[in-house]
Amino acid sequence: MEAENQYKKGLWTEEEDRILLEYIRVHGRGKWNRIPKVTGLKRCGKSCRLRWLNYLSPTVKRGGFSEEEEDLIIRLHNLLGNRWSLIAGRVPGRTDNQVKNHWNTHLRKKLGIKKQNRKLLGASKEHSAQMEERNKLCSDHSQYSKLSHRTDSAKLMQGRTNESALSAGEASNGESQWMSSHFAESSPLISVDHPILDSPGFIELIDGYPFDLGWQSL
DNA sequence: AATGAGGGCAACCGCAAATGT
DNA sequence: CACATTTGCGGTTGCCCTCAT
Repeated sequence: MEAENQYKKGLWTEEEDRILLEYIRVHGRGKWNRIPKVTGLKRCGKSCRLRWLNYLSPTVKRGGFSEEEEDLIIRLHNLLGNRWSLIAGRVPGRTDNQVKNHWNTHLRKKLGIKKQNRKLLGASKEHSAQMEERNKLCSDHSQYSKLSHRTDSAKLMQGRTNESALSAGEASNGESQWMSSHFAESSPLISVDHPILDSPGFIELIDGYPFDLGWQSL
């Protein structure tokens, strides 16, 4: 195992960005741990991945959040809780880190929400009721019984291995497809015409949920 | 002008799941 | 199947900037 301290930490320089971009241009993304070996970049693979996903990727939208984006995040957070990756997947051009930061620094303040520790959140009546309802809906899915304390229903919905397909708005197989079809059956689909959400798959899933998202009021 | 507080955001950390060997 | 490695997630930290004093 190589010593951790061989890697640099802190903010990235333009030169480091250039090296990383060049590597990705030639080799594509993935195999992040190869990057320091191949390029000589003094950054661990994990750091390279993060830099690409949160900053260098051309799909990342810079600048402030629009009101529509904020509204969407608030509604998705109301439904999904702190599933930042899942929320970000439905806000085009925004990363989970951006969404998380924006929530913590702006939206929470805007909504007058105080920081709540996880024990309190877990104990809240509202949260318990939501989780109970979600668990009930998911209980007949074989994968669901395998979930650990960390791999809750939201993460299952995400279908980790199909994540990129989902965020690209494509149909995916496995768990998330099962969830989509299941909820589509259990609840009539509502046609949604939203300026930001342009892929219907997950909206249908959301509409299948027994939660009031209030899309119509948008 | 100096400096301390607070906000915003990029990046790190620890953990767990997925994948590879 | 067991173990190692890689990938991905959410929480947290710490740096930098702005603004008030």
